[in-house]
Amino acid sequence: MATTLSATKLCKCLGDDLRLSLVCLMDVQRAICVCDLVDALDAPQSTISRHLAQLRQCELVVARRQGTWMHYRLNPELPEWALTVIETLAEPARAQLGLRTPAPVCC
Amino acid sequence: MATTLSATKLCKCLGDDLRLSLVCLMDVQRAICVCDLVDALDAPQSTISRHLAQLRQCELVVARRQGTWMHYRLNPELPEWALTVIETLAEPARAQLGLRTPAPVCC
DNA sequence: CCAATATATCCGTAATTCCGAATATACGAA
DNA sequence: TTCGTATATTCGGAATTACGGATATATTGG
Repeated sequence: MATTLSATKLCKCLGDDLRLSLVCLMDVQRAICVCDLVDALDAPQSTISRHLAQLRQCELVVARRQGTWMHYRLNPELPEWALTVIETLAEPARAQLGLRTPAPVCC
Repeated sequence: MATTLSATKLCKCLGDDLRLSLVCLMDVQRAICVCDLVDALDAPQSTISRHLAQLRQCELVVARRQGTWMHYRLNPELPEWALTVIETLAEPARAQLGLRTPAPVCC
């Protein structure tokens, strides 16, 4: 079920306020745990988790368990072009979505 | 009804095979008319037209009537970041979507 | 005005996506 | 093992989006 990343799929992933926010937060912080994401974006935990699963499934992000916490970060093996797209979008997106870079709480 | 382009909206527009194809074709050819798009992508004309309307509505592309034909091209006033995203995606997308650059038929 | 061509819009239906409460699972500590 | 915290998954319903045939509109030429 691990589908390869295509341009269309990347855009579909980023074409949602919540998922784009998640990706932006990971682009700033090198890695961030779910609870920080939840309270940075205040959306129900199940919603955040569901979107994270989607990002994982497209291989846009990877997760690593750290005790009880899960740390998410951009997939370091992202193709060049995908990374460029993400970095290009990050700045305008942060402004448009009103993202305050949160001080990491746990970790 | 002219909503301003946001990062999310741009991605939503590009997050569909057909629309991404349309944008890619416009990125190569400076301008291209609907009939060329229709036969490059072989999808029903109404489908192409509907997607073009969507791209227009997001101000990603602009159209200019030339007699009976409509010529579409990327909106020349696209913000810097949006253009970068499109140009970054164009190459991988063309490969993934199997786009042959069509010789312009009409115009 | 009429016919032909190019394109746009309508509209009912099908498919996809999204939501969040509830529930399940994983782990560490006691 | 049991509890508490962190996170994931399930599931049914709501909302959004996509499709394409039929039809409308615009333009040119006769």
